[in-house]
Amino acid sequence: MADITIKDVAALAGVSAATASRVLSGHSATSPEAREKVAAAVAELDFRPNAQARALRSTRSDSIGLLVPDVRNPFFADLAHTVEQAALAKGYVTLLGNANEQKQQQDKYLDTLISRRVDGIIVAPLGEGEGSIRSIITRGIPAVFVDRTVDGIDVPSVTTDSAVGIRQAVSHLASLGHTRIGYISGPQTTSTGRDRFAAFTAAVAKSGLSQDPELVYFGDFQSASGSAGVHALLELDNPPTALLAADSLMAVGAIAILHRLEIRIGTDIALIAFDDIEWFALLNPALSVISHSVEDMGRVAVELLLEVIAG
Amino acid sequence: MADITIKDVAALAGVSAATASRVLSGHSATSPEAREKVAAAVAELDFRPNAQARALRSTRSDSIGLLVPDVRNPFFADLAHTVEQAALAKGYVTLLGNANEQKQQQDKYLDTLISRRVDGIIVAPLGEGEGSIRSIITRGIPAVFVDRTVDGIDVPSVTTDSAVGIRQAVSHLASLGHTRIGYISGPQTTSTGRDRFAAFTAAVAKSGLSQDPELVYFGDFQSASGSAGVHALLELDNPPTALLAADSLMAVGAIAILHRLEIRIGTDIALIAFDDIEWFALLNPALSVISHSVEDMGRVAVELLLEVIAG
DNA sequence: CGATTCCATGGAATCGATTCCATAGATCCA
DNA sequence: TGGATCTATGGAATCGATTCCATGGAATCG
Repeated sequence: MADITIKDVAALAGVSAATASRVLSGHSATSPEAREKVAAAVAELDFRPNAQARALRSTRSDSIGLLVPDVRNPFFADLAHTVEQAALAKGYVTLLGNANEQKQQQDKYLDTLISRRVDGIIVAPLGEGEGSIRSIITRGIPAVFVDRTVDGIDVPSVTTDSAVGIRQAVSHLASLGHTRIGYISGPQTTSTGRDRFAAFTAAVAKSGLSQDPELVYFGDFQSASGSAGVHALLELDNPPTALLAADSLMAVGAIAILHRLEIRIGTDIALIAFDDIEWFALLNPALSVISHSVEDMGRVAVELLLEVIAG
Repeated sequence: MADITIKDVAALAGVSAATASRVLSGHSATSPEAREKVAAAVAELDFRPNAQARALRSTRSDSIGLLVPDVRNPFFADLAHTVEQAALAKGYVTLLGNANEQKQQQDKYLDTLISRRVDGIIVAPLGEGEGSIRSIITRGIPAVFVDRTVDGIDVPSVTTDSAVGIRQAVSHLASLGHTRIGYISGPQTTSTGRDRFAAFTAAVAKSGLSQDPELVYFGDFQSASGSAGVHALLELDNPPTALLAADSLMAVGAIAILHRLEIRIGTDIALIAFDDIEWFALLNPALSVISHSVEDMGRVAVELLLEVIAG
C-alpha cells in the first residue's frame, strides 16, 4: 500500500532524490558521506526500488524471458534450471513462460514478455513462425532459439546435432542384429521432429536395415503418443524388434505400455530414447539414452543472448 | 529501439492518447467510431503497451510470482504447470522463480518479484522465515504458502495432509508382514520434512512396529541423499525389509542404488515413495506412490491468492 | 423551450526512478 | 592569484501509460 519511494529515502538521508539514485546505481561520483547516509536510510526503510519505474526510464530491465513448450517435460525443466543459473551469474533474472505446447499460449507469453520489456528472449519455438514469434524479430528484440528452430526466421540458435546420436543409436541396434527398428517420431511441425526423422531414415538406409514406412509412428513429443506408438508398432504383421523414441516423454509412455504388456525391455525388445533426463536411465538400466547435454545448451544460449543484447 | 507508444497509435487514429487508452482498457464509455479507429491503428502498428508504464500508474500488473525450491523436481514442475494454467484462466501471468534450494537465491527472487510489483506471490518457502520472506508480510504483499509452511509467519497456506498418506503406507507395509521399515526422511528444516517424520513415528508406534531410531535416515529431498539413505540403512546389522521415502527425488536415488546392487523392488525389498510424479509409478510397477494431487494444490493456491489480493 | 444530465473527448497531472543541465565549491596549473 | 577543470549535488525534464478534471455537444425531462 504505502510504498516507500526513493524520495522517502532521500528525505531520511537528507539528500536529493537525484543523489540517492546515484548512490543506489553506483553510477556517477558520490561522496562517501552521502553513500553512507543513503545506505543507512535504505536499510532502515527496507527500501526496494520500483523496477517498473527504473525500467521505464532506463530501458533496461536486467531480465530475460525464457519460453519453453512444456515445463513438465524434464528436458525443459533442466533447461530452465541451467538457463536461470547462467543468467543469474551474469546479473539477469529469468522470467519463465510455459507455452503448454499451444501456439496460442506461446503468443500470449511472448506478448507479455515483450510488454514487460525484457532485455532479451530465449525460446524453444512452436509452430512455423506465425504470430508473435515474427513480432520479436521485426521489433529487433534480442532473441535466441534453443533446441528448435523455425524455417525462414533468422535468429541465432542453439541446437544439438540430432543426426550423430540417431546414427549411433541405429548402428548400435544394427550391431546387435536388429533389422527392423520401430521409430516413434516427433511431430513434423517442429524442427527437431523433422531433423531426427531425417537422421533416422538416413541412418537406416546406410545400415541397410528395413525402410518399411510402417515402422514409423508419428507422435507429438508427449507421453500418451509414446504409448500409442508402441501399440501401433507391435500390432504390425511383422513387428520391430527394437524401438527408438524421439524424446524422453514418449519413451515414458512407451515404457509404461511395455510394462503393462509384460514385455521386458532389453530382453524381449530393445529401446533407446533420445533426450536426456538426468536420472532417466537410472530407473531402467536396460534403457539406453542419447544424451543431449542440457547444461551446455542452456549456458551457451544465455551467452549468445547476452552477446546479441550487447550488439 | 524506436518503440511504438500509445501516442503513435492515437496520432494514427486521430484521437488523443487519453481516448486511445480508454479504448484499450475498455474502461469508460467510448464511441464505436473511436474504438474502430484505435483498433485499426493498433493492428497496423503492431502496438504492445508498455507494461511497466501501465503498472507504474495503475499499481496493478496482472501478474503473480511463483517461487519454487527446485524446478527440476518433477513435483514442483507439475505445480508450476498447474499454477500457471489456473492463473492464466483468471487473467494473470505467472513469473516463475527457482530458488535452487538456496535461501540466498530465494531472497534474490523475492526481491525481484517485489521490485516488479507482482500482484501477489505463491511460494514454497525454504528456511525459517529469515530474510525477504519476512519483508513480504511486513509490506502486506498478498502471499500464499504452498506445500510448506514457516512457523511464526502467518500466511494462508495450501499443504497436503502428510499424516494420512504416511499412515496408510505404514499400515499397508505392516499388513504385508514388515516389522522393520526404513524411513528416508526429509530435512527437519522444512515443515514437510518435520510433518512427515512425525507422522511416520506416530504410525509406526501405532502399528506396533520397530521404533529403532537407526531405521531413520535424514536426507535433504534431493536424489543423492536417497542413495545415501539406502546405503546407510542396508548396512545396519539388522536392516529393514521395507523402505519409505519422504519425496520422489530421494526415491529416484534409492531406486538407482537398489538397481545397482541388484536388489529387486517389490521382491527383495518393498519401497513406497511420497509425492506424486505423474508418470513415476509407470516406470516401476512395483513401486507404490502416495499421491499428492498437485493439480488441486496449484489450483487452490491460485484461488486463495486471488482472494487475498481482492482483500 | 430552458435547464439538467449524460457521453465522448482532450489536456494535464501523475506514478517512481533516472539523467541532463546548471551551479557552487574545491582543486589545479600557469 | 585568476581562470579552467573537476566533483558533488539539486532541480527539472523524462520515460509511457492511466486517470482526474473540464468542456462542448447531444439527449432528456419538466
